[in-house]
Amino acid sequence: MNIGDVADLSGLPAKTIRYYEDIGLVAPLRSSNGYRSFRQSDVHKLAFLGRARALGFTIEDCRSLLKLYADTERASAEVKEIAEVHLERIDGKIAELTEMRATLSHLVKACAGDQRPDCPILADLAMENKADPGKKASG
Amino acid sequence: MNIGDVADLSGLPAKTIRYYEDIGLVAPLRSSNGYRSFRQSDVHKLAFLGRARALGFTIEDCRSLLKLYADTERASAEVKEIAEVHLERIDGKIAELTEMRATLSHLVKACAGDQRPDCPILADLAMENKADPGKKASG
DNA sequence: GTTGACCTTCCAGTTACTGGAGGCACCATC
DNA sequence: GATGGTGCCTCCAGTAACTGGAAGGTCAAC
Repeated sequence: MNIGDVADLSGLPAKTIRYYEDIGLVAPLRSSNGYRSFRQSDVHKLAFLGRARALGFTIEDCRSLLKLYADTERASAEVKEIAEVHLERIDGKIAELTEMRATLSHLVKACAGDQRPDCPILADLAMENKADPGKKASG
Repeated sequence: MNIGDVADLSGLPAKTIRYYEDIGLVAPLRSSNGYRSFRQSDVHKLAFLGRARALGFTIEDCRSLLKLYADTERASAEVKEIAEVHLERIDGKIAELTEMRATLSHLVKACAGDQRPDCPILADLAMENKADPGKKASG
């Protein structure tokens, strides 16, 4: 199979598939004309990668997961460990974003959003209410 | 003030401050010895940047926000627009992460995490339950 | 034999920094 | 005036995971 077909099947852009070959995640064969020639197993791998990436796993996670997948002697504990670390990463990000969201939505609500220059958003960013912008807030 | 003092005051690493000068967000003076010489207004600007970045605004957002902040004729609507777009970006990310989290935590719970090779996480990524890995799921 | 789709490689750009090398500047001390 | 330590300078490279584009080869159809 050529890269275009594999792109259609796996849902990954051809560019991405080439990149994955570059970094050693897949190793398709080559036809005599120089075209990459993908086997079913390559397509399977790429689909696996697509789903792992969709779950937010890093490329290095994906590399480890592929290795574990290939190893029928693996302990599921190793897979679970990777997933748990990733889950915590996600939780961290969600927490961070949720905090940002809270502050930001508060500010957006407070802003009139009209033609006047007065703006609580800018005021907050500039800490205009703060007398001494160099010390930590006391509250 | 030298860059080290400003770094302490603003909470930004010196490296980041230099980078911000590079991309034109601040323009400190120079002393005769070539050192950057920061005024109070520069420090204020950098603290502004630090807070905007902490809220997740992109550098380009920050550039716009600084410009609006400097413009006393601004309409708060412009500021609000930037903030609202950013808020939607955040909501999008939270939604995405929340979905990932749901799937992932489901899989993690299903995985024994012991010495045996059987692993629902890998099974899911490989879509082993799927007879035809090339079509969309029917359910 | 030429069009057009598809494939190739290679290089550069994206975001927002961060690390490090190599080298002055400054201050204190001997 | 030499030395040591810290701080500052510039410039280059690397990060994560692609993505876009240029320049050019291949293939099937007409």
